[in-house]
Amino acid sequence: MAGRKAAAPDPARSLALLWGSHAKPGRSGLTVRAIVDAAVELADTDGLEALSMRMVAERLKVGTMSLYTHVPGKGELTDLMFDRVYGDLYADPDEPSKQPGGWRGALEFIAQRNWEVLTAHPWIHEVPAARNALGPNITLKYEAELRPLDGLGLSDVEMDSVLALVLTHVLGTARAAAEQLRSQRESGLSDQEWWTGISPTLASVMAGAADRFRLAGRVGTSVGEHFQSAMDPGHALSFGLTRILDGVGLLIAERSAVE
Amino acid sequence: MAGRKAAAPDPARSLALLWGSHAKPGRSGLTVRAIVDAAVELADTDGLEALSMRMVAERLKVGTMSLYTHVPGKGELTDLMFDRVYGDLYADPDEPSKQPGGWRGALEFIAQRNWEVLTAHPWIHEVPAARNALGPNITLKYEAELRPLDGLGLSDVEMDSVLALVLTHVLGTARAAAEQLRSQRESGLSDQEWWTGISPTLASVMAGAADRFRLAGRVGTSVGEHFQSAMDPGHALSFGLTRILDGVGLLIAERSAVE
DNA sequence: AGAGTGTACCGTACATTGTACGGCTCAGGT
DNA sequence: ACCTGAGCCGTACAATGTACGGTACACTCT
Repeated sequence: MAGRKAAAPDPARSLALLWGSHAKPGRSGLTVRAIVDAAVELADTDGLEALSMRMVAERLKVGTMSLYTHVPGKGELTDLMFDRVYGDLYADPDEPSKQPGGWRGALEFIAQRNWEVLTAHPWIHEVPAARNALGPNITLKYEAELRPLDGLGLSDVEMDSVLALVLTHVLGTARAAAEQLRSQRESGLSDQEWWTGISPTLASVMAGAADRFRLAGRVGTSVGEHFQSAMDPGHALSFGLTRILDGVGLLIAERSAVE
Repeated sequence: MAGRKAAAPDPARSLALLWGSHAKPGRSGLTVRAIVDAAVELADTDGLEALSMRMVAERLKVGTMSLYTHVPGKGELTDLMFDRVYGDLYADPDEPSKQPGGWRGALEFIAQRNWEVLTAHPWIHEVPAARNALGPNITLKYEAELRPLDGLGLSDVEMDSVLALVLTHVLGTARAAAEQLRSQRESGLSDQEWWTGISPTLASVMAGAADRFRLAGRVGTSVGEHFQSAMDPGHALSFGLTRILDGVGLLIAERSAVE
């Protein structure tokens, strides 16, 4: 990173901002809300690392340093952005638990919703230390996602673990998808073009020791032909989720058998 | 980010570097190998974003720009670093499949090994577009991790999907763990201190609408008391892995039943 | 109405980054 | 002995986050 020390975001300051009722328009109409909105728009198109305070200020027709009267720094700003887009997932905290299909349907719904935000705002993956952004919206999201898991015989810790497992899967897969997309954008090459571009180099080196790469060659080729790419994010998401939910099902069955 | 355009790493250039046999000491003893080693050491202690070309050069007692005779840029350097630490996991490609416990034991071993690298080199999470770093070491790693999955009745695509599922879980959990650690280092507060620090603020705001945060409060508290923290990476890893392998077990049983 | 005061706003400056560019200095071949 | 090419590097530049100190406005109190 560049610039001055970039002073690690102050958790307490972020918290205050998150929970506070900041609604004081100021004399040129500048608001925390407006700043965060502008920043989110910028990040959606260009990514988090391309987001600069100068850009945000310019978009708002405001001097760069004016932002600092409303937001302590870039770190806290990204915390706010995170809370903004990520804490707005559900209309009400019972939306997931009202889905059909019981806990399984609910978790599938949750995975789907999370997937949607993550693909709409890929910069979320670059937000450091999501711990600081524990605002009201995020907490409400947590509440909503826990509800379908209540009353199944799971302990509190197990409920949290199950949820974390599903969310980690979605997050990790979305991240891989985002990186794939970014590679394509940056290089200007589609996934397929890239593959055919490096394929000869790869093949020539592998040829010397085909037995050492027996499975890697076979499976890699199969996957490439099947998805026209090195990976298919959608397939990875659903395949993984199915296995995970199957495993969770066994746990739940075990717990209710005991009782 | 700062500096000049930072010219997106050239995949072909990275590949050549990765597969090539670069071993020409030059007149001041500077080598690609030495550069990568120095960079890895730096990144291990300070993270990827604190790693600068000037730092690497200084550590090697060399002018900054001399690095550019061996490495095209920072992007390709991180690709090389990635290949270096991540492609060195197994002594030989049969190590995972020789583990006791069949495919399940092998996958547990694989997860463990990956976990170890990721916690030793947390900067791996910050390496962008791991696609470019498809070197010989990485390919060998892929081979080694596929072998225990061969001959179980799974299709090639399924083998890849299962492996990806396990690795995504490990990667995601390790990433969460790394962020937790980084937060602690940066703020100087331990996880527990942080929690007790913001707890009153949280409680006071939640108090106004306790029913809206019914489960979030209860479960969050349980988790906090059980782990003395907002999460326990080790527990998340093993809990998740157990569910995932249970789910994979069902798939494998299904496949062998058909045959 | 007039004066005073706090705060929103912002212009400038600085440290730090990646790397383009052009020059210097050697090792090795002829 | 000289030329050539490559390794090495000093300087310059554009971009970053933000510290600092100044300006100008909205509001309160008399």
